[in-house]
Amino acid sequence: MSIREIPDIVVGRLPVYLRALTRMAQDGQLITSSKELGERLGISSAQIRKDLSHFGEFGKQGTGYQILYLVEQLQRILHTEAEWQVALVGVGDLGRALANYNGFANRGFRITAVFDNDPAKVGTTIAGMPVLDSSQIVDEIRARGLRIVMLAVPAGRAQEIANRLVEAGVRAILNYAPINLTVPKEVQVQYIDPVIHLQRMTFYVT
Amino acid sequence: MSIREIPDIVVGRLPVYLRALTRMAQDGQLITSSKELGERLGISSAQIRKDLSHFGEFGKQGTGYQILYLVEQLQRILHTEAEWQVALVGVGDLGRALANYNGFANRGFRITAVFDNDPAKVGTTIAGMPVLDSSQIVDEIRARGLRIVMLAVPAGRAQEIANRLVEAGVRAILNYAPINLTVPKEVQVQYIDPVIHLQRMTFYVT
DNA sequence: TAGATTGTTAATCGATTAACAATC
DNA sequence: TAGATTGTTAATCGATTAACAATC
Repeated sequence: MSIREIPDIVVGRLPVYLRALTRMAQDGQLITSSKELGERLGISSAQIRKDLSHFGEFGKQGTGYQILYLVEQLQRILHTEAEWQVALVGVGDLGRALANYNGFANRGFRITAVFDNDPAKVGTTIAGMPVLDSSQIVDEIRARGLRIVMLAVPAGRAQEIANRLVEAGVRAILNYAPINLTVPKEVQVQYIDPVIHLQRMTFYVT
Repeated sequence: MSIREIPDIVVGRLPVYLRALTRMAQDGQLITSSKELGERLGISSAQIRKDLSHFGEFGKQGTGYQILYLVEQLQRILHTEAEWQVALVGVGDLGRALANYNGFANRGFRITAVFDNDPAKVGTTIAGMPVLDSSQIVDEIRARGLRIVMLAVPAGRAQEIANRLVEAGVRAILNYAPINLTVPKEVQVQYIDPVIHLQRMTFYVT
């Protein structure tokens, strides 16, 4: 297999596979098959095998996949064997919840810097970290070499801050503000907006 | 246009169009084109016109789309003209942030019931609502006729609660627990897991 | 061996896009 | 009228699936 372009849609499924496999491992399961994993995820077994085949051969005919081995391989493929340090901008209710969320650590991420522009919050401590002033975003992110940021500020401020994150060399932004960001194409953006998901569902609910 | 099946992927883009159009309207803009909207969203103009064509004709040649009219139509299509009452299960940090989030109201949703199984939380007030005991989920949701639930409980409890939500007649679950739920096919499920999005991005970040 | 399951090929299916007549 | 943009068709592109040889 040569240096082939991996479809985005395939990349998008890998973390879902990883999450399900990790859970199986936690439950003490050692081996699974594309059939079993597919049934659990509502995906065809052929699709799982095809997706994995973009990256190598990880299974054994007649047997299936060693879960721990496949987990390792997916972590390597997704670049999450080592822990990423992540900055958080915006310490409202949501930002606070993210800072305190303990589900990041064992999946490859750790929030190590938090920013807010509210003078009443700057200098206080959240999840053991001092809240830094948003004016220091560029300097601090550069100094710490951070590449990934979670953005939990109001919609009206998101684009302006995104611009500064790009300036600081950030490569990936997880945007919780309900607004589309414009960034250079080498910067990854993912969106989390619960209303989008709710509206997707209400289409089908009468 | 007859009773044709609308592709899921099309339905998934409509809320994104709606969000962008709503923002344009807030900015005082009256008219837009598929070209302008597409550029803002990073989508081709042809795709936007094709998507909308599943539901009717909303534009005018040479001119484009009346933003307010298109917003109304999308709200109608997505079934969000009237406000949906939503239940929230799980009042940890995240649940609390959701209960206090003021971005739901003007987009068609309102949390009107909150549940938790922690005796220390039951009976307290969150965002003006009493925290109800999780043991009452089925009865309360049935009594109030709720159809949509946000699930913000630990992964280990999510499937069990989902089962009870299904029993209570819930039709749509927005699941924040990092685990795949198994539900009957007539029940909609959407997932929000920040780590999935982060891992999708780190694939591209070296 | 018999049964199970992989990785891969080719066929099918579905989504996106280019192009353009219609028309504002 | 000239320019712009829609809605739609047909072509292209890409993703999913069925099927099966290989083999554990």
